[in-house]
Amino acid sequence: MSEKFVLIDGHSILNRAFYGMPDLTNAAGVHTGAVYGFLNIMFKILDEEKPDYLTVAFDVHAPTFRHQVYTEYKGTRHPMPEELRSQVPLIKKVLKSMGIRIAQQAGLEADDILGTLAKKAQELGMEVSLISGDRDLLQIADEHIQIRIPKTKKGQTTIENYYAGDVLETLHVTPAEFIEVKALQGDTADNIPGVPKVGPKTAVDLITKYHSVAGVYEHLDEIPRTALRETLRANRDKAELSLFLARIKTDCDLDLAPADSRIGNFYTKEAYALYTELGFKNFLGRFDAAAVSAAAGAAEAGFSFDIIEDPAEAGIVFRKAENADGICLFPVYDEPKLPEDPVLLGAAVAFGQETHYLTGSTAEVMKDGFRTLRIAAGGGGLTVYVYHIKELFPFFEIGDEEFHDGVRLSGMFDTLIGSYLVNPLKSDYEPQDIASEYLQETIAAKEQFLGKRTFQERLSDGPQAVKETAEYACRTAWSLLRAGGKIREKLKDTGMWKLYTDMELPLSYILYDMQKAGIRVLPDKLREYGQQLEGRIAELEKQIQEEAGCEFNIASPRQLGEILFEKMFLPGAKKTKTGYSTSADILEKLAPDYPIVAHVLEYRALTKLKSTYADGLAAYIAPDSRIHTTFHQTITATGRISSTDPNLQNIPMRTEQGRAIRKVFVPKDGYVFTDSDYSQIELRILASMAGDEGMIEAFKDNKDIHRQTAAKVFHVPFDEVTPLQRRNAKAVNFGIVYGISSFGLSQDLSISRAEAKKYIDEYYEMFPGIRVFLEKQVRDAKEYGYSVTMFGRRRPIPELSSSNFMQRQFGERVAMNAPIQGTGADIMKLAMIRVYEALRRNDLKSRLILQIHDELLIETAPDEKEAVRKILEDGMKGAADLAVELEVDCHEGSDWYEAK
DNA sequence: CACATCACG
DNA sequence: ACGTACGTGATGTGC
Repeated sequence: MSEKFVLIDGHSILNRAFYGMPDLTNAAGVHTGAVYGFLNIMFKILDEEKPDYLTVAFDVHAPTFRHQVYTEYKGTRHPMPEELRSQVPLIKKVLKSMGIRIAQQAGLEADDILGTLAKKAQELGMEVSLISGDRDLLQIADEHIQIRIPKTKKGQTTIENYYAGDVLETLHVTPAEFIEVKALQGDTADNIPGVPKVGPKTAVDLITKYHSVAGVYEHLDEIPRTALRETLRANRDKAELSLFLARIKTDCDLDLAPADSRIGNFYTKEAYALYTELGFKNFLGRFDAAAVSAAAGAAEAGFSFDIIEDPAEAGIVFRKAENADGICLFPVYDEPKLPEDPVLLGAAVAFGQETHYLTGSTAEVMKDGFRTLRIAAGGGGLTVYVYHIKELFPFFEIGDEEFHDGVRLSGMFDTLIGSYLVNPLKSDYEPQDIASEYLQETIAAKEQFLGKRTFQERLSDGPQAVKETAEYACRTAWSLLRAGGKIREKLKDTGMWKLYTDMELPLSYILYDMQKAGIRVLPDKLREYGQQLEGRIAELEKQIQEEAGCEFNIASPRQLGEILFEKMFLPGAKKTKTGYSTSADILEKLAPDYPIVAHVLEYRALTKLKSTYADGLAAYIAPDSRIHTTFHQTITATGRISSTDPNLQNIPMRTEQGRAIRKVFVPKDGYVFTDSDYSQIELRILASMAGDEGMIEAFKDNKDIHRQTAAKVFHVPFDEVTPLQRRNAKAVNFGIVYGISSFGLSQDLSISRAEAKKYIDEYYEMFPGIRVFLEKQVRDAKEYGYSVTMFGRRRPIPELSSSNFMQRQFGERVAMNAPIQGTGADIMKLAMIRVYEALRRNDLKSRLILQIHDELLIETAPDEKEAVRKILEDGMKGAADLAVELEVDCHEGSDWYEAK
């Protein structure tokens, strides 16, 4: 089989990538979007073609105009934007780090280099693929030279491929004739004059007939159109010059031969370090462990570690560590079946300049040591740095009695929670991300080190594997120790230290406890619920197919859209990127008039319940008949917690049929549920933070707040508010909390924008303090770059300084919403701590088991109902002292349905 | 793996 | 002229 050569037109692909990608920057603010897009395209090609040779060609000088132009920008004279210019050296650096041959030569254009290399490679019997964004290269196409033009549309890259035959088919001329066409029509972007008045159509017609510029002039007299004939005659010199300019050279004297471009190992340690620095996490998976640890080795020369297998020696390490200022413990463990029993396979211990790896054989000493250190840290003077403390509690073996006696985990510093508080917008806070951000160092990612295996499997490979694991863990511990110190300082500098010590850290243990407790589910009842849905779904399916007159997949929005809007010609078709929108708000408008649409809506509702809840939840029932969700403390931008595997914060509530599923969530035998939720907490926070007298007054009456709002906004007595008025006022209240826009409100209420604006204006008229407050939130966020909650939690809002109007607009809404939603989250977290500690302090058997943003669910022992109710009410109401009292609704029940 | 959709607060 | 409500997570489709 012949060898394969891939040639890339560097500037042209970089251009494509730049305009096809969002303007990405790395942590240091370096623009990286074009480089990222380039690599994306390159890897796609490489994965597909698996070539033996690869070269990327560039022009030597700042690119000539022809290379700056993206098709859509043709004819415009924009200079190359600085954000793109700066990425030219960057992509070259990246390519070099991967050992990829760069071809550039004084006096030659990239096109000519590409043309020459392509021909030479072909002469050597290779198959050539030439990657360019520029159609000019099509003239090179032939049976063994394929021109590939990537297009980035909607973030997806598709590639158009042209062999000689494809050029003929698409453009109706051969590759050689393509040059002739171009010579006649010219190309202003490339400074090819062409023949005046000859456009693409005429040029193609002429060349199809006469095959070349020379042929055209030979048969000039045969041309019927006088004007055309004359302009050709008058511009023969231009045509011939254009022919010269349009032809890509294939016979240049090159510094490099195809053989110089043989591909080696792309995934070097230099490349790994560079990718990490640029923040290209998606590509890191391509690197093997060798490159990673080599890169890590390069990052820190002064690092050393040893391996301790003897328990007695391990004990010595812990005694020594106790006297340090800071120590990092980094246990090695695999994901456990149940949250409470991970196996401790080993641990790295770092302090001062020392790093030790203690093997699993010292497990007992390790657990003792952890405990000793934790208690020493609680006494002050010592900080114990860890990563993801919620997963580590089993190793610290914190006794229940210790916790309610006031162990607040003082002196423990979780670098995960800390880095989240510093910047809650990041998608990842892995140790390698933390090392990169706070130390500018590269360390191996866990997946890099492990691949798809577990630590247990890896360690069983033998002494070498133990050594590698030790190095991985020790490097991580050592980075986290130093980064941890910086994060800690940062929290103090930004006024978030108390938020960490008094809110997030104690909460982490509560979340652990809630996960461990889980919630009981009745499997038979859940199955029954699913079966009942199944029956109705089958009926609906049959009925819908009948009404449509054909069989199709109702769950496919694409097929459904075509049936409804193309086959049945229903009105109100709205296009999305991929087809017709079939979302509920569109279908709801049609449902009254078209039975099929009503049936589709019901089908959707039921299949959702079936797949996500009936079947979905069943898969999570553990052997103890309970579902143990995972709570996440470092996900949301606003400070809320989230829940996954499964998500127990979105169990149906709004429809009766959905709500019924809550009947399968039950307390353990003999117990009951106590459910307590804040009433209108976000509006109360808004009223309080804004200090708006009118709204504070409205809450003091403790009457239906939406109705009160309606009375004020529509100037009617409280008792005469119509249901519609209340609904509208409610929507405005929500809108205000979300960072209102007249458009959003008009959508929600299906009214005109003008009308929506009237509501908003009237609202601000009645509650002037709200407007002043929201405006100040936006102003301050613009000035500082972040918004702040009542408890000092920050949310950066980079969108506020965007040059994009839409982005900025979004930033303003966020600036209005984040302090409110975030303060709500803060208050609930404090409430959880108060409630949890009260339960423990009173030695109650009742347990907190779920939090749903403004709601807490407790599994209550039968003789503790009164106490629990009081603890919930006091704990939640007293969590914050606002200008408006916090109200909670508290209910008991024998299942979640009943308790809510 | 992106998208559309929909469940919750 | 643009095209939007805030914050999440899970599922099925279709490339």
